Amino acid sequence: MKPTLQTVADAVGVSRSTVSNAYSRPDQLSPALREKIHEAARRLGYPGPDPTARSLRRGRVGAIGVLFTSALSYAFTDPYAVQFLRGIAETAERHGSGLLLVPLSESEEEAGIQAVRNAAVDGFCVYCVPAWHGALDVTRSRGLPTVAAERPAEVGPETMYVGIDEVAAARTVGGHLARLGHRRVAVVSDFLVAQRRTGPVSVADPAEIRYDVTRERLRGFAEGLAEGGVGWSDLLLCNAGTNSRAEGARAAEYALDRVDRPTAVLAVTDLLALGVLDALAARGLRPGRDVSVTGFDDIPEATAAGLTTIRQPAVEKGAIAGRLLLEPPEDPAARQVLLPTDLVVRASTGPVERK
Amino acid sequence: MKPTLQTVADAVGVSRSTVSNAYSRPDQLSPALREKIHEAARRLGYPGPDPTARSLRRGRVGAIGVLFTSALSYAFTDPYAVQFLRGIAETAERHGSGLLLVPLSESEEEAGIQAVRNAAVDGFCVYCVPAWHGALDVTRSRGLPTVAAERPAEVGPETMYVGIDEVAAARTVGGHLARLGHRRVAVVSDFLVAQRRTGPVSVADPAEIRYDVTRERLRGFAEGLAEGGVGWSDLLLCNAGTNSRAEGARAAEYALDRVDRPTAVLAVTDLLALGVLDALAARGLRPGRDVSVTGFDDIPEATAAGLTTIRQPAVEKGAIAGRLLLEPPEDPAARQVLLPTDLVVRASTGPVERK
DNA sequence: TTGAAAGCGTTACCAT
DNA sequence: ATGGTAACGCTTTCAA
Repeated sequence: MKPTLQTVADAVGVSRSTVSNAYSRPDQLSPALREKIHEAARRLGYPGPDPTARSLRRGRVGAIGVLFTSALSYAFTDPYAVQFLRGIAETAERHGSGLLLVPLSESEEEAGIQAVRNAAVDGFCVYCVPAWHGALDVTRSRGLPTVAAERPAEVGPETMYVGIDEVAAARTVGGHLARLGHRRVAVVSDFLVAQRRTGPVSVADPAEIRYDVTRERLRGFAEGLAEGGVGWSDLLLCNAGTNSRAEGARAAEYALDRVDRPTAVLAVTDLLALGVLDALAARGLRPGRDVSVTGFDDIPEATAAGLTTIRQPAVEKGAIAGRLLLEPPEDPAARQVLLPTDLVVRASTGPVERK
Repeated sequence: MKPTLQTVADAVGVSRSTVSNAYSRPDQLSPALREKIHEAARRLGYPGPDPTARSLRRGRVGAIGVLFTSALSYAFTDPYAVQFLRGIAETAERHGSGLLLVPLSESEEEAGIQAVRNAAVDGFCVYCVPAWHGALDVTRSRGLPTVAAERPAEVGPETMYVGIDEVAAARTVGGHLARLGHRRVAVVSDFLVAQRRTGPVSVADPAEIRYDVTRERLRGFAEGLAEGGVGWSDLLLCNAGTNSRAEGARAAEYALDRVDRPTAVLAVTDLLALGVLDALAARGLRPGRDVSVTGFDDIPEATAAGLTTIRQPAVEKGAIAGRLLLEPPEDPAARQVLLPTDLVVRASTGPVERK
């Protein structure tokens, strides 16, 4: 029989409350008694209050749930995701909280939803989960504090998020390329269409794109490029099945192998952009000379690759998400955080070569 | 007031048990009633049984805890760790269990220990936590099934672990280099000394190394190299502050910039070895010709880098760890698993150039 | 400083 | 097929 609070209380000859206090509010009893209790606990092999029972009573668990799409396997392949997670882990660590990973596989949506239902956590962080995912209904109905890792399309006064101004950031990319003279432009992005296939797609209007971040970034690209007279319908859209380097390369092929090859390829993430650079290399094309390439996020690898990109503070973003959950600010306005971004120009972009 | 089982029961006019059954044992009641209950739950905004209360009652939480050293920040940057995590996640997922990451910060040990105390889990997986960490006392006293991700120094009949024969594997690396004629040899490793600093260190005897895995691997390196007459004291030891590519490069500098530059550098992980290769590249040295380099783990990146290394089945290791926790074998012997390893020889090692 | 009593929201068991 | 009752192990008033 496993020892409980009661066991210890009986052994010492005090009440449960006193033993409980010995653990949770040491200042509430005499040092002598406290020591006596701890000694008895050691002797009896009592490991301290049961976490589950304590959580039930206190109404606090000491863990936060992180929701992300895709298998865990892929979750960590994106350095940006890793950095974000690291930020949130650091905050959790300071609070003595754990991180409950909740993968939402696409193939088994119901399993993911169940996982969210059963998650014993004090709050949720929603990382890159499309707005239409059923799991979000559950997080809502559970009524726990929830923070999104990007600005949601619909923001109520209660909504917590930490994000960036996607449109504005993307606009600087578009503008940069427009000023360099680029007029034939391709975009490599995941989530352009509902299906997870890699290849060229046509989208009549950015508003049709369901996934928030993708939509906003593409909007921004278009707005910036408009400076050079490039319209939405001029863009060559290449969908990537997943946000991965390999699919970035595959998607880019459709643009690079055309006779009227684009002079610039805008990727919606750095990971995809690295793939685009791979595709360039495979064709002997020089980034920034033959074809300009841009990314988004500024992951560590971007520096070595000389990738022009948008820098956003990923670790800090995670840290803030954690803080929003663990130390919610009084002021509602402070619960909606927009982080600054910078356009980092490196060698992967350059002026269009005059013929 | 948040709705509970009772709320729903009252609304429908049935007992709590029935509502509970509607969720946990749907076959125990008529489809009609079940639907009626679910409908009422939806209407009242009842999110389903409270996970904490359910855990308390059932005596099972549905989550396993993974203990990480402060490296959590770094944990995700090591592809080997990611693969291991993936393996354990796959098993957990099959069992409908979650993965609770418990970060153990080095700076705030007490916070980590608290986190372990409070972790609502059914078992622990201890990943790369040094044997002297206080959190391990807690896992022990909690009496939950615990599996180590490597063979611990002290193994009782109860101890569960899944590891490899570190010494034997490392010995094959040492022997390989010895036979290639290498006599001036450096080792790049983390945890050689207690402090987290990067640079050359001296360690009188491998037994002094406190961190198990490091100690065993170095022992193996030395045993293998002894074939060529290289003794422990001949080794040039370079400590890396963290297990990361960057620190691997920094640590290697101390070896590569010497006048009597070593002809071989043995790294204790692939991540460090990639760093060593970076340092070589920065100096225009050719791996396998000017300097031989070896790693350990065989992460995916090792292939492209042409790194000679020890392959160990990382995903499988994680999967087995998960299985040990979630479906403990009857036979105690089966709870201690040693996985096979292979020496994978690639281009980063070669014979010493004759002068 | 210590103790008694009242739950926290479930589920398991045994009746009906 | 459904309901009543008793835990699960703890914390938290409140009173002594």
